[in-house]
Amino acid sequence: MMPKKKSERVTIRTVAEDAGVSVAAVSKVLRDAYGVSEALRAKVQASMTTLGYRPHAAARGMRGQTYTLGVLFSDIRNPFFADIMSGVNSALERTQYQPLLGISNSGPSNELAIVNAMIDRQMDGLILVAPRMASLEASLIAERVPIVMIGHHERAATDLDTVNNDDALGAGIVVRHLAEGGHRKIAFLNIQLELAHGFLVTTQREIGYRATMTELGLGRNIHVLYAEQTVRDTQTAIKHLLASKHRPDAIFCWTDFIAFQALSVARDMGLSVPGDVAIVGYDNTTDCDLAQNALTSIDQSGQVLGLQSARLLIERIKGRTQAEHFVVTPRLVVRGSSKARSHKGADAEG
Amino acid sequence: MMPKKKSERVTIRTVAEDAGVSVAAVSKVLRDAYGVSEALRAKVQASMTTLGYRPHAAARGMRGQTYTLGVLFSDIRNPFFADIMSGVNSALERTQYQPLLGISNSGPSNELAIVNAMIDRQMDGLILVAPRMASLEASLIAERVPIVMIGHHERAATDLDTVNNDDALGAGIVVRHLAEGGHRKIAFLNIQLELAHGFLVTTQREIGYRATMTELGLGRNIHVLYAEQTVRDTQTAIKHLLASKHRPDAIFCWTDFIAFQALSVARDMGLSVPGDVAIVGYDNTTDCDLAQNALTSIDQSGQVLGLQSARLLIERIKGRTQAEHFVVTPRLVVRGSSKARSHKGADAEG
DNA sequence: CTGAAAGCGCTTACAG
DNA sequence: CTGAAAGCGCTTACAG
Repeated sequence: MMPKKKSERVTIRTVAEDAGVSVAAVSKVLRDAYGVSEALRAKVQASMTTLGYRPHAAARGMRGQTYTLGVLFSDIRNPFFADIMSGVNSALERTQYQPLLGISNSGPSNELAIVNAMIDRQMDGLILVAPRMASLEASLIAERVPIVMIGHHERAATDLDTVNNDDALGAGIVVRHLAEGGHRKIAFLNIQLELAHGFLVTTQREIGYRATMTELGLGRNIHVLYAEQTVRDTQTAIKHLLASKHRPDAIFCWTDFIAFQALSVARDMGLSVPGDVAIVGYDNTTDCDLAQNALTSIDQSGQVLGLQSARLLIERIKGRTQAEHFVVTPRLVVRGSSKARSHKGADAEG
Repeated sequence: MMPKKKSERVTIRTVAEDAGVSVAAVSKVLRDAYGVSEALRAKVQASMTTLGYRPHAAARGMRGQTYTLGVLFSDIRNPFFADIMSGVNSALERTQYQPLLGISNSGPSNELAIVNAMIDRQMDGLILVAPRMASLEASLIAERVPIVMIGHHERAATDLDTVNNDDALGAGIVVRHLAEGGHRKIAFLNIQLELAHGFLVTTQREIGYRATMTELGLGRNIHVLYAEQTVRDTQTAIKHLLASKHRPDAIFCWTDFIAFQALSVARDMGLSVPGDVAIVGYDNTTDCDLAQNALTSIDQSGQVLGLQSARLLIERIKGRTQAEHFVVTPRLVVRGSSKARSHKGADAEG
């Protein structure tokens, strides 16, 4: 019947008493702050271990850091995010920082709500993977908390860091690969956005697609379709495209997730891939390797992106004020879904 | 050049001054506590809105709740978890609670580290989806913080709540379905675990599989394979199985994620599904619908599980001490991967 | 129904 | 190098 929670908690004060030092000294050891002798540090650490001391994050958050980093994902279904998370985790492995995820399945307004919730919880910094977020909004958030954005090409931003692969280049690589395989009528399937700004990954991919098509003399075959990020909308768009008189030779989907839908629709319609239509995705998620998908895709090294963003964020938290913009070079991974169409040659038409 | 952060923050005190009431009164409005007049509440809320007040979660956490719920996922790649999360989100939509995810890709020891990090951050309660966690460990955690476990059949637990589908029943339904389709040599592909306890989902599925096989007179065909949760291990196990002299008619995989690998291996080996071998999964994740998968699976209503666990958790936080164990009835969704083998009849052998 | 005051467990200047 | 004291923004008894 002893009173629960009554002086049960081991605090910094308990540790201080046990070690025979001041509360301030314990705090310094806890924070790895300068100005503590090795002897004192050792004593304190011994006491912490003996007593099983755990720092109270809320209390730390009142004055200093919470050692918590927020990660915002706009979508948890896309397996690409798992790669990013794995990179974040490994970057933080031996640090005091704990990453915690917020998931916003229901669009931009929800994204802001989660960001606010993270700021309310005094998180030290945020990694935002929110491809639909407006540029202005990102700046406003950056005024309140250090942030790193993945999938936002804010090259000129000074108040926040960005981590990306070169999406325009990646899209160009895809188009070139398909053209070399004899494909001419290459369509691009993009996501429907309210505001299509140049800094968005999807827009960058579209820019790369258009530029390379033109460059290869395939300008007249440029065909961009937009669909909402729902299964129904996506499948409908693909169905229309594949049923039309001017069916494309190849469909380049802005992300694997959509490309898997395209494979499904093509199969349902009795079309062979890549015989009737080649299909290429983006992200090189693990499912691309499955034989039933065998999806050609662009590897943008999600793990590297995650790792790098966590590192940059911690640098920011520790005081860096200069912005950094990290860009990874994308890499094509060819699989069955885009094998060469024919041997008629790979020279451009017109 | 005004001093940043200097009295800039709008606190409960600012609001109190603006509204002309006491700090305690504002706190009560914030917490929806009893004993405040409508007039006072209105005044305070008006001030909050005007000043753009946001509660400081760390400060709240010092004395009361943080309104933060932790969700632990052992794996972010399995799309089933997205269903759970979607349920959790909708349950918390109109509440003050914010769910934050921790991801432990690297096994049980990491799971505990994340749970500790969540407790350190004074989260009000946790939802654990950690199929490999030991029973004792769960109890120890439950002593420190309210928890709900998904995927743990701790029917007798009094200190924590559980939310599950009836895994043994689900597995039985699969076996029955395959047997009715003329399959006799039905193998079960399970995950490799250090401790296979009866409360784990995977064990429950195996129990259901064995019992139903026996019941249908197929006891001599019982064949259980174990593989680690990695692509390489899984594929190797499946390859061995499909290449053996006594190749099964059907493989029942403990989760869709593994079943997709099985489809891939079968295809690579030139086997037709379901002609040469039928394949069935568990979870009915969205990818089952893709034509290239067309995977028969068991729907255990991930969204309902998530919704229910969030509700139960909040009840616990609000004071319920009686344990609740919620069980959903699983439902078979038949697709192409398990079409009937032949018309030789569906009667049992021997 | 309303408010003044103590205190949650830390960190941060500031003295010594 | 070490420590005493103030204070972060709330909640919680306790009085009125």
